[in-house]
Amino acid sequence: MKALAGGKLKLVQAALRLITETRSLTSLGLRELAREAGLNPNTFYRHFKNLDEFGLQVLGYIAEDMKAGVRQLRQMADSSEQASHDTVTFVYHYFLANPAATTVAVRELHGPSPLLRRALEAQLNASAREMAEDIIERGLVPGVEDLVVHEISHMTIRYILFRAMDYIERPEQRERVQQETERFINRQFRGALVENFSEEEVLNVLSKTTPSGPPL
Amino acid sequence: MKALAGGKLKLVQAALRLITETRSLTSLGLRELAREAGLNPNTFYRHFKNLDEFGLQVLGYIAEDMKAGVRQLRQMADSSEQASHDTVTFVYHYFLANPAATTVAVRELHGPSPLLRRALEAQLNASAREMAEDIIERGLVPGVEDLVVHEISHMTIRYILFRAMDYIERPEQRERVQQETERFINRQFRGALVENFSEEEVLNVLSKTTPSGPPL
DNA sequence: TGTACATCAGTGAACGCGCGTTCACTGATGTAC
DNA sequence: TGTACATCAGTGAACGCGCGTTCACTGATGTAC
Repeated sequence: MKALAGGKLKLVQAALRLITETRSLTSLGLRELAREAGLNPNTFYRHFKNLDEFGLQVLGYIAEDMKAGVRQLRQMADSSEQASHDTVTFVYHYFLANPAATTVAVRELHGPSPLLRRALEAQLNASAREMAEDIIERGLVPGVEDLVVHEISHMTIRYILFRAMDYIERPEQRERVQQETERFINRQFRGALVENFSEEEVLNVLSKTTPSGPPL
Repeated sequence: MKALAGGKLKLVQAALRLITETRSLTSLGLRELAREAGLNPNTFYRHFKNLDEFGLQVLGYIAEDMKAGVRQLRQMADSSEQASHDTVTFVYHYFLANPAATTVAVRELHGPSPLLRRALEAQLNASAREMAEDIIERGLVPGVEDLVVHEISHMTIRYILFRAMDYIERPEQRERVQQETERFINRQFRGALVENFSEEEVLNVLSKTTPSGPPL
């Protein structure tokens, strides 16, 4: 994808500036965008056929950025617990640094435009796949099938995205959101580890040993 | 809360009719609502101060309905797996029967109006609390602390709500969505059950016995 | 039971405004020969 | 190197439209005495 430039770039950046806590991508108007970008309303038509096409461009712009961010996430970690902690920390910091992009993603994933919904979904699925492949390659969760790793990654990506809004908007809850997210991930993988055993088996077997870590 | 009647009711019901796959509560206009309700635009002001107040009424109307639906969910189930299956089945069928209400909830939970966001969040928290208390009372997950049950319920309610959109919009994926949801819930509780043990402990102990159920 | 008055839901016309869109135009940059 | 032409980003004025909101009004229902 070639980089945006000129008026096109100005309009996309204007959109990100206008999207705050109370605005969504689909709610932005053509004249409003042009005003914010310092351009004549008609200039919009020089670059985009309509507002839906514009929305896709904004999504693409954000996706580029996110991919660049995630790429620097190839970090060391020797246990899955350590990896989930590091990853969650990193991801939330990224979201905090890019609130407009985050808000767009959360809003439009269930927003009114089917076009944008599908596009976002595809991007999230790609991220989930990448995450799953990384987990599998690094052998972070032995004993869990690949297919299950993919399924959990899919759920986790969405979970994190939703919580990101809380994380951004409520500074006093950031630590709590982060810890809940880590527990969420760990429980998913732990649960998958033992899901082929019946409920009684797990209880019986585990009652014979003693927990090593501190409770919750 | 006393029931709505007359023009007030007509307007609220018009909103639910107008909210489809591509519309959200916050995107509805005053004149549009009046038109759909068969009323003069000004009549709106006889009942509501502004569109935000109207939104709250719609939310209240939906909440009443949902509560009634959930109350009939006091069902029999002798294992947590059975309970989660029955509950998930019931809940998705409810959402399918009330697509407008579901869409409103999903859209506005991360929508542009902070007022509606907060109201919806409170309602979801109440539902999560109810679900958790039910699980605890019926002793469905022995070995998991009450606080953890509450936390998982909270996550589950949100997870189900998001998936409900897929469930409604994509008939061919309904079975899959339902199964994934069940696995989600079971993994959370299973994971919570063993989260006080280290990763190695779980693996070591479980490798000494054999799974009883079929794999995934 | 009747009368006077207040309240309430609803009406119709009119307002100013911002919107998306179209038109004809300009000036700069790129390209062919 | 110069010239002619095409392409492209951007402009300014004008359009019709639907919007939220206000005003003065109507007719039905409720209430006090």
